[in-house]
Amino acid sequence: MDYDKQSEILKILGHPIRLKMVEGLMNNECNVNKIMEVLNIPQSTASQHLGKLKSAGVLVSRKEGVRICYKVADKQVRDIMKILQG
Amino acid sequence: MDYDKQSEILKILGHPIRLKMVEGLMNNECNVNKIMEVLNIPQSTASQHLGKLKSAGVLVSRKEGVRICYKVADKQVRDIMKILQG
DNA sequence: TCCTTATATTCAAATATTACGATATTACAA
DNA sequence: TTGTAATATCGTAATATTTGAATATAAGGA
Repeated sequence: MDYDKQSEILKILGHPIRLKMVEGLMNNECNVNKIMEVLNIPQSTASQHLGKLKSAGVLVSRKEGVRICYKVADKQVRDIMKILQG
Repeated sequence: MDYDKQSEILKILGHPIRLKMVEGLMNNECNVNKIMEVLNIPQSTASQHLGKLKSAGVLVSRKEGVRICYKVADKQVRDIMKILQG
């Protein structure tokens, strides 16, 4: 196991806002504005958390005009989320 | 899902030393001295990481004379580890 | 008792993370 | 163009985490 890499992913998931984001993006694609509204957090906060998740490879993004749509990319993360959901 | 609780567990697992500890304690019970030797880290560092894992409910400990033996307690954590191991 | 071993706790410095306002960038529409 | 909406990035203060030496505690043996 690559401990540095795997622990990095767990650490990134280990924040309540990011965990909510990832759960919400498991089945739906969603743009930043919607995400910040749903989670009721400032735009820069939303953007930064999404940025971290993307850097870690958890999410991927797609441009759609002005909007940026995020969704879960990582199979392993998907499996972990299923476990957390019970 | 309890986001605070679940993200807390992921955060605790999200450290390379702690991830190594948990993996090593999946199948074997082990005392602190052995753990610090195997991981080649100072005693206080080992003890603190083990303390965090125990506080989070990831590990349980058992007294055996002077020794304290740790092992993985949490079923969910066990499942997550299996995913990480591929 | 005194010594030794095993473990936990305390403390402080170094480092990392988080939050969010302010500012920059980008795309599109008027 | 100019304006506006969507997103990213910057700056930075507040907070949290990590590390390891020093110290405390606890158990067993001589």
